[in-house]
Parts: sequence; C-alpha cells; structure tokens
Amino acid sequence: MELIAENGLHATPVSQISKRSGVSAGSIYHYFPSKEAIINHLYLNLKKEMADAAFRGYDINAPYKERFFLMWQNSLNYLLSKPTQLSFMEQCSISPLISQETKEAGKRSHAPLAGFVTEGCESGYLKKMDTQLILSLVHGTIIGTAKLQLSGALDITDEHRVGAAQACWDGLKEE
Amino acid sequence: MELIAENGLHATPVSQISKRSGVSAGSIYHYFPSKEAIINHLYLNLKKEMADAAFRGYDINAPYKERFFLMWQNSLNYLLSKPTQLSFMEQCSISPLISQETKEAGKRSHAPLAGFVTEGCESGYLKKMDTQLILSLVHGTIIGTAKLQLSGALDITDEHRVGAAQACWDGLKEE
Amino acid sequence: MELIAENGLHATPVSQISKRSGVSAGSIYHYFPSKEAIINHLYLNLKKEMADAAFRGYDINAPYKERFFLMWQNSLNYLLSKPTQLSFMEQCSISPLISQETKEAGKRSHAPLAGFVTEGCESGYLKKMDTQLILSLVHGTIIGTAKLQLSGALDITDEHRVGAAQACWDGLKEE
Amino acid sequence: MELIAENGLHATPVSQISKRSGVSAGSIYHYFPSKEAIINHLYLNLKKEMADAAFRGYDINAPYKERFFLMWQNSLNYLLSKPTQLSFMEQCSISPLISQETKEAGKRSHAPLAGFVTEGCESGYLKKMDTQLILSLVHGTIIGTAKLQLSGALDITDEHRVGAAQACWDGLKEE
DNA sequence: TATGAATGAGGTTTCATTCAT
DNA sequence: CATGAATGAAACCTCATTCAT
Repeated sequence: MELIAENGLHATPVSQISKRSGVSAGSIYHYFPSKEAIINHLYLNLKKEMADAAFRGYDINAPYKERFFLMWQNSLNYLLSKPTQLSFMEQCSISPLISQETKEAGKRSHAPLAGFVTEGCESGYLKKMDTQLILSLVHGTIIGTAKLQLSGALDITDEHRVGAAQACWDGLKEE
Repeated sequence: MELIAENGLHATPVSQISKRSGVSAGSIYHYFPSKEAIINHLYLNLKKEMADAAFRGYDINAPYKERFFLMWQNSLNYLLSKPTQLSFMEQCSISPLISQETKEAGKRSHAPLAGFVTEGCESGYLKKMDTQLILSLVHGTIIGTAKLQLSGALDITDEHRVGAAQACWDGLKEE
Repeated sequence: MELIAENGLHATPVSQISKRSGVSAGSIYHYFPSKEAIINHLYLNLKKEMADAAFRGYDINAPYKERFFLMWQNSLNYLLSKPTQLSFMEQCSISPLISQETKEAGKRSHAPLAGFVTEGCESGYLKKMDTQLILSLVHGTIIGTAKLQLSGALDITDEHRVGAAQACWDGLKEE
Repeated sequence: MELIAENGLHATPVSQISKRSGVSAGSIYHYFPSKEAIINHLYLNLKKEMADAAFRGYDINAPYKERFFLMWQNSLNYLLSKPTQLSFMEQCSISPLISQETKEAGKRSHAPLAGFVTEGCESGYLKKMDTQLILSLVHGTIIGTAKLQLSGALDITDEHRVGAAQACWDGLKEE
C-alpha cells in the first residue's frame, strides 16, 4: 500500500513489492494469483478498516447529532493519520483494477454507515434525500478535507475539522 | 482522454493513442516530448475548461446566492455531461504523473473560483472559514454527486441536483 | 503421463504432477533427482511395456506370417487403447529431454522385435533389407495408423486394421 | 526453426530467437502477436513447402507408378536434406501449440497429395482403402525412414531409399 | 520419510521512445 | 513535417528445485 500510495497503482511493479516486503516474487504469487488480486485484497481490507474506524467510540444511546459528529471526525481523523491509506483508496476508487465483485463487497461492509444515514432520515434529523446521495455528500466533504492536507495545500487544524464537520451537518440536517 | 478514462492512466499505451487519434507515434513525439507531457497538457486544458464552464451565464449583478447555485450547477452539469472528463480528471488529481508545476498552473486557472468564495466570506454570505477549505468542501460535494452517476449507483435527477446544491449552500452559508 | 499427454512435455509443471498424483513435491524429489529423470523413467517403462504387449499371445511355433500379423495388431491395439501412452511416447521420441542412455536402454528392450525381423529376413519370409530399416517401416505404419485415430481424422475400424497390417506385410514380404 | 529443432519447442525462448535472428524481441512482437503465432506460421509455411517439394519434376503424363515413386523419393529427399525441418515438423505434429485452424490449413495444402492417392485408388493402381489411411501409411514409411537417419541409427543410402519406396509401393499397389 | 512454502532465474510480452526514410 | 518499424528495458508471472519442519 505504501508503494502504491507513493508511486501510483501501475507504477508499482511486483518486483518492488517483493523488495520492500522482503518476500520473494514467487512467494507473493504463492499466496495471490495475480497483482490485481493483491490490490483487490488490500482494498477490501481497507474498506472494512475504515468502516470500523468510523464507529470507534460509538454510543448507540448518544444523541443523533453527537453520533454524526463522532463518525465524521472518526473518518476524517483516520484519513489524516493515514495518508498512505487515503492515497491508496483514492486511486482504487477509480481504477478498473478493482473488480465489480470487490466493489460490491466493499459496499456491503459500509452498510452500517448507510443504516445510520437512513435512521437519520427516518427520525427526522436529516433531510429527506436519497441515502446514497447523502452518503456521497458526507464522503465528499471528508475526502475533500483530507486531500487538502495530503496535497499540502492546507494544514488541517482542530478548528478546520470542527468547521468542516459543522458545515456538513448544517447542510444535511432537517430544518 | 477517452482512452485514459476507459482504461486508466497507465493502461493506455502511446501506440493506442496513435491509433485512436490517427496520428503516428512519430508525430505525437514531434509535438510532445513525452507521454507525461501529453497528459499534463490535457489536464491543464481541462482544468481551464472546467473553470470556464463554472462561470457560464455568470451575471456579476445577480445576488450572491444565485451566483453560488449557478456555478455549483454549472460545475455539476459539466461533469455529468462529460463522464470522460470526470474520469480523466479524477485519475490525474492523484497521479504523480501530474507535475507540481502543472498542478500550480491548474490552481491559478481556478483563481476566479477562489475569488468568488473569498468575496462570499468577506461579504458575510459564507461562513468565516479558510477559502481553500470551503473550496474543497464545495468541490467534494460536486465530485461526490457526479461520481454517483458515473459509478452507476444512482441516476442523478433534477431533484437530486437541487437537493445537493441546497445542502452545500446550507452547510456553508453564514447564520 | 496423462498430464504430459494432455498438455505437452514442457507445459506440465512438477506442481501439477504433485497435485494429480497426490504426492507432495518434496516426496517426488525424494524419489527422483529431477523432472527429467521422471520422464526418462516413464519413457523406459513404457518402451518395455510396449515390447511386452507386442508379444502377447505369441506362439513360437505358429507360422511366421501369422506371428507378424499378431505382433502388428498387438502393437496397434496397444496404442489405440492407450492414447495417453501414444501421445506421451511420440513426444518423448523427439525430445532432447530423453537422454542418450535412456534411448539405448529403450532400444535394448526392443531387441526381441529386432530379432523377429532378422529371423524373417534370414528365413526368406521378409525382403533382404537392413533390419533397422524394416523395423522403422513397420513402426511407421503402426504409428501412422494409430495417429489417425488420435488426431480424430479417421475412426479406425477392424477393416482398417486388417487392411493396414496387410499392406505392411505385402510391402515387406519376400517375392 | 533451427533453434526449435535443436532444443525443442518449449526450450526455445523468444530471447534466443531474437539473438539468433538478429531481430530484437520488440520487433518480433511487432510482426507476430505471440510466440505461438510464430510457430504456427512456420509450421504452415513448411507444410506448403513440403507439399511443393513432393511435386518437383512431376509429369502428369508419366505412368502412375513412376509418379508415385517420384513423389515418395522427393518427400524423403526433402526430409533427409533438411533435418531441421524434419525435427521441427515432428515436434509440431503433436504439440497443442499448433491450433486447429492451422492444422486444417495445413491439411488443405496437402490436398493435391490426397488427390493423387484418390486417383490411384479409382484407377485401380492402389488398393481400395480409405484415402486418409493410405496417406498415413505412406507418410509413416517416409517419416520412419527419415528419422532413422536423423537419430543416427542408420545412414540412408540410395539402396535403402529405393528399397523403402519399393516396399511402400508393394504394400499399397492393387493385386 | 513426507510436506509444501519459499526461492529467484528466466519465460513471454508490453511499451515509451527513437530515427531512418 | 510525417511515418511506423525497431529497440530493449522492464513488466507480470511460472516453475524446477530446496529445505525447515
């Protein structure tokens, strides 16, 4: 993942992966049928890890808004603390290397997030919009903020975090 | 750009570009020093075109909110009507193939957009946040919405467009 | 042998041999010093089996012509009933993988056949030609007939068998 | 073809072909889509050349038997004078590398030979047997004789040639 | 004795780039 | 200025063989 984050999906030969990991090319191909499979595997694992990270410290009894902010911050913090993962994920999210099957499995692991949004809509906390669309808007603001830091355009402070989360909430909350 | 959108940045050999364009490899290298240069050139042109597209029908005398919605919709419409460009842009935005120089030139061509945001902050229409951050949040919601369509996850209707734009505005407007 | 008949001498990795035989690669290399040795071993065994098959039902007191037909038919029947062996043998017969030593050992196991031909020449049943040449002509007609079936070009019936054997005999018999 | 005759079909890497031919690997792949295609191409060309060689000096007005001997000798001489071609052909004739399509095209180029055999059967010169079977028997004797020389088992003299051809004719002629 | 993960040289193929025409 | 064949380094992947368990 490091190598792909640094050099790009296709500019990362297996020979480099072998060198950096200290595992021979033969062994790599003993465990994975192809380079494509490695990347799909990494992608899926990462998707799950990100979904888990979002729910860290999640308290089902806390007020909805509080939970919304927690998850938004959790997600942003995860990406800010792991620029490698952010870069890797962004590259995979477009690439045709990621199979349809993997994408669907990835989506499944994000089902709890979709459930949280649906709950918000039905309980009247969030605007009545398509769940997918809301998720994308939330995701867009998180990714947008994180990429600012990654590209070096802006050093994200706590104030920025709170401001961005607030903007996201204000945009989506009912009323 | 079509080829790169279809196959990915590195899965597009110059030989294919030559075939699809009807221009011999030799001629391509007569006009561009390298494949990298071609992509940087395309990227920069596209950045400008997108900035121009955002300002289509812009009326400096219209109310701020109206102008905000116009530009948001212009940008989204551009991406929805040109999935090739969206895909190409998304790939470039991460790739190390795009030089620092090109990125900066791209940012310069987006200066009018930054100016519009700054104006909004100073005039009290938008929240007092870092211009870069606001731009990223806006950009994030637009890209997020457009990618929904591109990935086939949701067919974006007029209602979705208006809702997303409204959410973006609600999130960023002062008060 | 099955694998080699199906896929070819060099398109049969040891790993497949291991899988199909249910014997681990390590064990294979415990009993054979190399893949080459396995193939030489199989080849030699098969040569012997084919020589034995030719003599099935052989009656030393039967007339020479009768014995000729018996052995010709025996040999053809063996190959027709064991396409795997035919394919394997044909591949080995050319391959540089088969060592000189193995080839000579193979020839030695075919000595009884050579003896039968020599007997025929000396007794005046067969034309006075070089023993090797006669053996090759006989072998050529048998292989030629068997390969017709293997390649699917012709379904060899009893009539074909008899006709081909007769043609071989007519070509080689004295007078 | 030389390399394959020397080392075997699969023990001939493209890198060696490149070195021996003085053509870079890249250029080889400019003209052939794959190594398989090269071999199929060589095989087909050789098939045609062999069919042509068989008809060298063919006189349609000569007696049938004379023409039979001419073609038999032509074919044998071709193989004896070109051991490389013999070895290459024998390897291809079994290999799964040769596509069904190529095999059929090869058979088509041998149609004149089949026609010659059919003519012989219908005119009463040859036994009434399946054309394919006769062709295979003839082919078998020629290949068998030629391989004797190739394997070093026997140095084929003019006497051997005449004897083998006569045996083949005697075996197949009517009456 | 049996296993099978590990190795890495070497196989086929691709592709950015050059250059004679 | 245009062409496209030629190049060869480097990509992905395979496989005979070894060796710790």
